[in-house]
Amino acid sequence: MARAGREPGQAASTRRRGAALEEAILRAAAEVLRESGVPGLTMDEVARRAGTNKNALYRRWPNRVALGVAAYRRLAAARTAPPDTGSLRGDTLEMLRRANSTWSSPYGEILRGLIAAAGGTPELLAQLRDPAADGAHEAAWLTLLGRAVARGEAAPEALHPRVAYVPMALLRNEYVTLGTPAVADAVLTEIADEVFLPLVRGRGPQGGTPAPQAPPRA
Amino acid sequence: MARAGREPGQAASTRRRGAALEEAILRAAAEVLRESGVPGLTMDEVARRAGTNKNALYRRWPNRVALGVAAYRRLAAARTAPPDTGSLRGDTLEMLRRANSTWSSPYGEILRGLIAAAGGTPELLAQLRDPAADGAHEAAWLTLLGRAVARGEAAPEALHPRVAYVPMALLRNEYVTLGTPAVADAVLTEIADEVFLPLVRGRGPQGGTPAPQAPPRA
DNA sequence: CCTTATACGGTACTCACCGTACCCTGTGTG
DNA sequence: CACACAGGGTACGGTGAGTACCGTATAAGG
Repeated sequence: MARAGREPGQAASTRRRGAALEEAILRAAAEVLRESGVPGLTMDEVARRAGTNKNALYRRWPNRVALGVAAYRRLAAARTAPPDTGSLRGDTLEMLRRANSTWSSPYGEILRGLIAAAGGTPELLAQLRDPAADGAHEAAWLTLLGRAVARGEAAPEALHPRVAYVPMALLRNEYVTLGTPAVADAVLTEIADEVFLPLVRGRGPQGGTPAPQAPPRA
Repeated sequence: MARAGREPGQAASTRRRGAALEEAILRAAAEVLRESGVPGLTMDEVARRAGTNKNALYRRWPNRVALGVAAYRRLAAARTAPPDTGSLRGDTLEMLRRANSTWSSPYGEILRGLIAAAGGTPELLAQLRDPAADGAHEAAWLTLLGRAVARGEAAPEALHPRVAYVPMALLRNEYVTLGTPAVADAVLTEIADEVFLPLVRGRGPQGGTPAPQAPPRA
């Protein structure tokens, strides 16, 4: 089965080139990723499914991982409209739950596999980052935080990318250090209630500390 | 060169067994890790250096990654006495800088390589976690925080593992999402000044929010 | 319409490494 | 002293990355 690389409708004698062929390869690679995950993504298999050969692949991507990343980008649709539950806590938990289910889904496994396979190569990681990669954009967190500030639930100084992304960083950290199974919902609420909400709420200077900006290098 | 697996002092006819052989294997594996990193850690090479063969290896570890993890544990000494600079900010930055230099060092690269190779296997990740793995124990952060509470620099409610580990999680997140190069010092101070210190300082309830414990599931 | 550079397709091959299978031999134990 | 067992030597099967040719369809250019 699946010996044919082209659809039956296409004339078998048509030789694909350029963008058309690239499309077919990426489609095949994405299919393999979905079916067999990152370890199953072999150049031979992708070439076979695309009805071409490894030459065409290596002419476009330098190695297996690069192809995998390119293929993943078409798998990850930009599915993140920030939630609006009316409270910061609700929004936070909703975002965390979305991300958690994405990361523990097959797509999340693929993403984690690719991150691992990238082995810290900055270019590959960058390509993996933008396309809705973690199931939640940084931008979404900022708008969500912005609404909270408007409602008076959060201090204006908290409207900072580094602050906004704290919950996602903590969640990702769970996956990195603990491994595959989905993170328990209790952890999500703990991240929200013990870290994010307190952080975002009170930032009034009540402890004696040096100037928060322009640190004098301890 | 390096054809001989045993030291010249040893009688060549002595056949090592049990713990002695295991020692030799782990020593060889750690050596390979140091010289060639995780990708260079091949079973053949380790067996060659240890002056034995792959049988002895597979009799003890199920696969290459397991051996790598075991070898790493002897590389990572327990080098973390929590700093005591007198201020929470100083301690925090010191811890972050230590961790940053560990993670960007060759040892950090090995650790990151092993985490990647573990592919999310919980057991392997667990073995990687305890031995000073990230260059900073959770315990160290807790004692450091405890001192800050005693000095009045931090609110008592902040003495919580999830809170204490926030800086490390954020730092690790940088490595995971950005890749190899060392994290800039400015990022460390930002983590301290924009996130950790504000979080730990003011936790007074000043925004209107539902009960922080026992969430009613949004 | 013919020529030509280019990219496809097909195939075979090298290389490295994982993991396994034998088989012989040294060693500690009963 | 016999024997079970682990160590040592070696070879092998299998898989997948990446490379090398070589003939050929196709698009571009004269």
